[in-house]
Amino acid sequence: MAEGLRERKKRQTRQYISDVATGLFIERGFDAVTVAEIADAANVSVNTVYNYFPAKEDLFLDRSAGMVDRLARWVRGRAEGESAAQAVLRELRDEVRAVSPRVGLFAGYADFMRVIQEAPVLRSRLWALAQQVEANLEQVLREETGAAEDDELPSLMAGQVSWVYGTAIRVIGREMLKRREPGEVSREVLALLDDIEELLSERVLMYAVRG
Amino acid sequence: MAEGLRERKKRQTRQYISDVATGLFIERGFDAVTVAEIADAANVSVNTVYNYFPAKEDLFLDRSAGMVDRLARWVRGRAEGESAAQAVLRELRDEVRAVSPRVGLFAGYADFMRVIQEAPVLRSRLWALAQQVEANLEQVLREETGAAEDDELPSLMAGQVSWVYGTAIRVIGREMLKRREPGEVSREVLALLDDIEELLSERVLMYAVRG
DNA sequence: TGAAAACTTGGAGGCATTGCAATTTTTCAG
DNA sequence: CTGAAAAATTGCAATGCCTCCAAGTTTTCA
Repeated sequence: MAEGLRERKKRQTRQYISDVATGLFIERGFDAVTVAEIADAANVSVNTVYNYFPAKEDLFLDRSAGMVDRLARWVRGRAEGESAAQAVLRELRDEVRAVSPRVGLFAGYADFMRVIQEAPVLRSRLWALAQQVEANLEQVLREETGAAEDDELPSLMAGQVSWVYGTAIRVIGREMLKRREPGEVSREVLALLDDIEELLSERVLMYAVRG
Repeated sequence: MAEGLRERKKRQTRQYISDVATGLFIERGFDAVTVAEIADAANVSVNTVYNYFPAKEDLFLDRSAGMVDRLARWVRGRAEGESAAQAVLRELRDEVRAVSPRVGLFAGYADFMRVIQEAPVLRSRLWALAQQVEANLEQVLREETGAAEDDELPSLMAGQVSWVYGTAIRVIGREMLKRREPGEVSREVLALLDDIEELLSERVLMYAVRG
C-alpha cells in the first residue's frame, strides 16, 4: 500500500476529468466542446488531459471501455446445455431487470445514446470497442473448443454471438430513446429480447426465403 | 450535352487525384502521406482535393463507396426459393470465379487490404459504409415484406444478412493476404464460402451449446 | 532530508479540415 | 468572336486534435 495516495489521486483526477467532459458533451454535444474547454473546466492543462486519455473520444467512452470482457465472461460462465447466444440474452435480461427500478440510470443512458448518435467519431470508436469484445470472445471459444490456429470456426461463432449482443444493445438503445416511463421501457426491452431469441430459434433471420 | 467537356474534365481530375493518392497510400501507408503531398503529386492545390473529396479517407475508398447498393441489388434479384443469405453467397462465388483469372485484380486487392489493416481511420470508414449497405438492404426487405414502420424484423434480417456478407468479405480478405498464387486463393475462398453456407444451415454458429 | 520517480505544465509544431475572398477557366448567348 | 455569368481553382488564415520535448512540481522512499 505504499502506492496508495498517489494511485488514489490519479484515479480521482482521471474520474473527475472524465465526468466534467461527459457533462459538457451531454450539455452541448461532442463536437461543440473542445479539449481546451474541458481542461479549463477541470482545472488541469490540456497536456494532462492527454496524459490520461489518448484521444477526445476516450473521455466519453471511458466506462464503456471497461466492459470489453463482459461478453467473454458471460459466455465462459454459461450453464450446461445453454448456447452462447442464449446466455448473452439471459444476462442482458437480468441486467435490464436489475437496473429497471433505478430511473436515473435509464435517463443517463438515453443522454449517453443521444450524444453518440450525433457524433460519428464516437460511433466508430464504439464499433472499435465491439471489435475488441468480439476478439475476446473468439479467444474464449477457441480455448473452449481447442480449435486449431487456422480454424475459422471460432471466429465465425464469435462474430455471430457478438452480433446478437450488438443487435440487442441497439434495439434496447432505440427503445430507450423512444419511451419515457422506465417501467414501460423495461417491459418493451424484455419483450424485444424475447423476440430476438425466438427469431433466432426459428431461423427466420438467416433464411428469409422468397416465394 | 452542353455540360459535356466540363463534366468530363471533372471526372478525370477526380479520378486522377484518387489514383495518385491511392498509389502513395499503397507505397507508404495511409498515415505517412499528407494531403499536401497528394495535392502536390496531382498538380492541384489542397483546396481542390477537398473540393472533390470531403475527407482524406474518401481518397482511398472512392470506389468502395460505389458499392453501397450491391447487397440490396443482389437480394432483390434473388431466385425463387432462395434465401437472402444464399443469394449473397452465390453472388460472391460468381464474383470470385469471374475475377480469379485476372491476377492483377487479386494483387491489387491484397495491397488495398493491407493499407486498410494498418489505418484505423479507414477501417472505421469502411464500417460506416457497411452501415449504409445494411440500411439499403433493410429498405429492400421492408418493401418486400410490407412490414410496419415500427417492426424491427426487417432490421434484424438485414443485420443478419449483412453480417454474412461482411464475414465472407473478411475471410476472403484474410485469405488473400495469406496466399500468393491466385489459383490457390480462389480455391480456398470458394471453399470458405461453402463452409459459411454449411455452418449457417447447421445452425452451428447460433447455437454453440456447451457440454 | 534529499535524491529518484512520477506527474504536470507550457510552448512549439504538424496535420486535417474549414471558410473566405481573389483569381482563373469554362460556358454560352449575342 | 466577344464579353459577362457561372463554375472551378487557388492562397491565406484560422481552428482544433494531437505529439514531442524540456522544464518545473509533487510524491515516494531510503
